[in-house]
Amino acid sequence: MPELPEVETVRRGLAPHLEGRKVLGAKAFSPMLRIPVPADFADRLEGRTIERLTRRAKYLLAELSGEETMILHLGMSGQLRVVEAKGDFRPARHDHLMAELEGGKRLVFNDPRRFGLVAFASRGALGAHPFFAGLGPEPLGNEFSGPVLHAALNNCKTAVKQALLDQRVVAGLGNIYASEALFRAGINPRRRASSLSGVRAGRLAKSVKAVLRDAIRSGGSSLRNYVQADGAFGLFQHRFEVYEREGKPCPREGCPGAIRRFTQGARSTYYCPRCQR
DNA sequence: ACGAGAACCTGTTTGC
DNA sequence: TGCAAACAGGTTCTCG
Repeated sequence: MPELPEVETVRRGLAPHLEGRKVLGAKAFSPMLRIPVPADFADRLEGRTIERLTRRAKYLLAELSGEETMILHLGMSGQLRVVEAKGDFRPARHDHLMAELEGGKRLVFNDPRRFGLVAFASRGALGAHPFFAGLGPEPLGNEFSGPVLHAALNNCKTAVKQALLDQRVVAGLGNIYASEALFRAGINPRRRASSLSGVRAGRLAKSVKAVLRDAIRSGGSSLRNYVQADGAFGLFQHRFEVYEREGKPCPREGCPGAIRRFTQGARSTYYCPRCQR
């Protein structure tokens, strides 16, 4: 479900409820998500204070007192929500994790497809953790630029769309925003990644940043079950230029073409054949 | 070593 | 109407 803008929106929504709050109790209702839920999930949280909630790529990082970090990933269908604590907690369908917070709120993780995960790691060693060791640059940071993207794409024999989904090239893009960024940059998703000129790679890097910023400003994209931390829907799906717009007119002023869809690496890609070369 | 494709799991939509 | 197939925002493993 969630790509970088959705995870960042969830982070911003959760942070005021979590940061500085102590976890009074916790419970796991499922032994298995994408990886096993740590058997000591509750013990690792209970009594800890969530000092900061940060994000790396599509991972949420709850930095706990005691130098531990709880790592959360929402997979395709995961939701994290803060709800009022009243009465005993009765898990709804697909509620897998719950943390009871100081101040009368609960944090609930729900994930029908169970592609999400929870894990713990010591804060100092996060960069070396298998989840993070191979990740490329954060696209919204200064470390991601035209030249950096150009160099990374140069090593890819795949189509540029596939390369954008490779988290080693740039961290946090997913299927929606890869298509959207390529449209903004006027680049054909089938084009071999290593064939992009420096100028066009620069244009693409700018488009990636712009589309992610715009999406965050809209609270992310709600297609199926993504919601913000308070349950509100994102709005960026109304601004898609190509994604899920097969057969619709190309949004570029004066372009008579229509958006096409095809399959790349078992994922749908959307583009305008006239505008994207 | 790299890239393509399958696999993980459940729910919803589409097509016969 | 009913059932099967296709498809969905991600990541990782296997195979060639």
